[in-house]
Amino acid sequence: MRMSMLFSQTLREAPTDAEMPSHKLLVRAGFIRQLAAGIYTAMPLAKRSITKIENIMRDEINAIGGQEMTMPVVHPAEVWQETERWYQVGSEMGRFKDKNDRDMVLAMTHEEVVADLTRKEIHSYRQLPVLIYHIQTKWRDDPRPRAGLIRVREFTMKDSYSLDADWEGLDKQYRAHYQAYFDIFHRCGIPVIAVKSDVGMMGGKVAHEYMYLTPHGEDTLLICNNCGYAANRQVATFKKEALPKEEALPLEKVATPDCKTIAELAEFLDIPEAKTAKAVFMVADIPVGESSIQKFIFAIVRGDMDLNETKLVNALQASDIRPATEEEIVAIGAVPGYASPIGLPEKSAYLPVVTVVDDLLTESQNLVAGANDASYHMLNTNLGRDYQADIITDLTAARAGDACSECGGSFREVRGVEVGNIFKLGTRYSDSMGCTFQDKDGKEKPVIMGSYGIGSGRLLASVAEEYNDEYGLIWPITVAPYQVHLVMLSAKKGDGTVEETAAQLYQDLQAGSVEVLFDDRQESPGVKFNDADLIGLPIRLTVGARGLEGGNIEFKRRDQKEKRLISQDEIIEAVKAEIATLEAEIKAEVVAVTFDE
RNA sequence: CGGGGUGUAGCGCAGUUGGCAGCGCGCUGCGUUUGGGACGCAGAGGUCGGCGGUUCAAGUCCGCCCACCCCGACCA
Repeated sequence: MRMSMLFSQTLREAPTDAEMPSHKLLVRAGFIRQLAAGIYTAMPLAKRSITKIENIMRDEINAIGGQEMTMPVVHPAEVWQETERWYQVGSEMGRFKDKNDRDMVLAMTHEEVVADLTRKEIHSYRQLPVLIYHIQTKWRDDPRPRAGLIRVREFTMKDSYSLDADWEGLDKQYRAHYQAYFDIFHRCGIPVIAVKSDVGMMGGKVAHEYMYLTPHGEDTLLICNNCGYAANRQVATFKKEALPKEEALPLEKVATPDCKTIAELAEFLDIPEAKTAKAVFMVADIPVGESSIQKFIFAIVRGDMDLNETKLVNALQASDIRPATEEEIVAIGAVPGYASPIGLPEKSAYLPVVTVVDDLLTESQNLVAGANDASYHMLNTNLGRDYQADIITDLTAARAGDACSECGGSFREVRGVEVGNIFKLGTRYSDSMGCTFQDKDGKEKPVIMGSYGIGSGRLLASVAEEYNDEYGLIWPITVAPYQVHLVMLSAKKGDGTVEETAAQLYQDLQAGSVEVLFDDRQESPGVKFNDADLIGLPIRLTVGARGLEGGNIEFKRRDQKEKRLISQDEIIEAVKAEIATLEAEIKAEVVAVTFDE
């Protein structure tokens, strides 16, 4: 490609609204342009890189038996109603009506379509197992798109779906993806770790997320310094340390003026925060058939700990949850700042109340809790004696320093970007949409499903985030839009040798199957070198009068400082050899990993 | 959805007590330059985010709305 013809230009300054390095650089280097919040155009350079990423994904998924297809972006609401996700998913789902006033859905993912195909196409165990995939546009109306291509509303995703006759088959396909995903990320040059994750709206049983670790990431992970256990904070479990067991003491009401927070309360009473109970009030939507009912949730954790809302949502099987307003707290008969499960009215006229208590409180005696009376707390409250729980479960958010639930080691917190995920869906969709097959034994059984996704734009942004310096991007050879940046430094008063040599080299490289971006523009050397650094192709060749005097072309790797002169006769072979070296460096990263259930 | 911020030329920004809409980069033409974002001359480019109000007069003051960004909530 001649740069004089390339549709995109570099920018000297990034738009102010870009913050992350990958976002700034992808915009400045002319890879992407924003159309609206979370909606981007991939310009030609980005499109070439994305195509390379997608071809790596095709390669790896084909290798584990995947068959590529394309499923629609627009779905009729009916299939989403069958699985009830039409009701469970909120404003994140793009809905519209067609001209006949039928409800339609913009695809957020394709389980429904796969399940519809499965029930129509799969009848016998002889047709299983199956692995199908596609690379398709999705729409998720994220409440807060951000960070350039990291978190967008419209995006392209490679997602595969496995269909099996039994759970062993699912395990096999799941493990195949587990390895294939590592291989995909490693071939793109980015380091990732796999962590246990929440299944979220996908439903199902087991899930892993692939996290690219970066301080700019939006997910918080907990990693054990000892055994390497890693989990998203949403699901991370840890060993809670109970205080020494005590005899239950009698309940006692004490005045605690101006103690609306746990910290104030602990200081006022001169007790550790661990000797208090923290009440958090939420309002949850609990799905019931095609509609849902609201419930007031009284969540209680030990005072020195934080509530993990994901765990709460899962315990309640809620579709949505939000903090309760002061008015709602008052309406159920509690007192904000001094609220408590003790002394609540038996039945609230406002909303049904569900009390959910962290399991640690079964081993915690004589905690201080609110008295449901302004400026008063209760001493020596005890679960079971003074109040009852509707649900007792793990509700607490793990934090840095907490003890690993596997080995007791200490957690550290890191930030990461989720670049892929794999889910064991099981029969979540088969059951609701009637995907059955006849097994060997003649019985009708549900198809066992799995789903596996990687966003290609997010992956591109993650690669850009991992590889850059103060001058610009530094693409790995496997993802670079072109392999070579050929810079022509011409002078008007020259005899045309530089132009001729550069144009010939451009032809020869292409004839040798090298991908070249040829900077043939009439620009000063500084502009060209800066643009080459900014765009960040792996190899730069410079053709200038200075080098040509000795019959040489200047050769430089973007990730190295040194330049060297190579004779014109040898330059093509030298470039090919360097490309092979760069590819070998990447290939060395692709290694077998152990499956960590 | 809560909190904070920003909207003035393609990009980055200035615009004072309300009184001619500006600067740098980029862009167009001509000329000079050519190994790390060159220089001269001449140009083009604006519903000052939108609507309404106050005023002789609004980029500037007031109200409402919209868009975009950041933190949180939420989320693949």
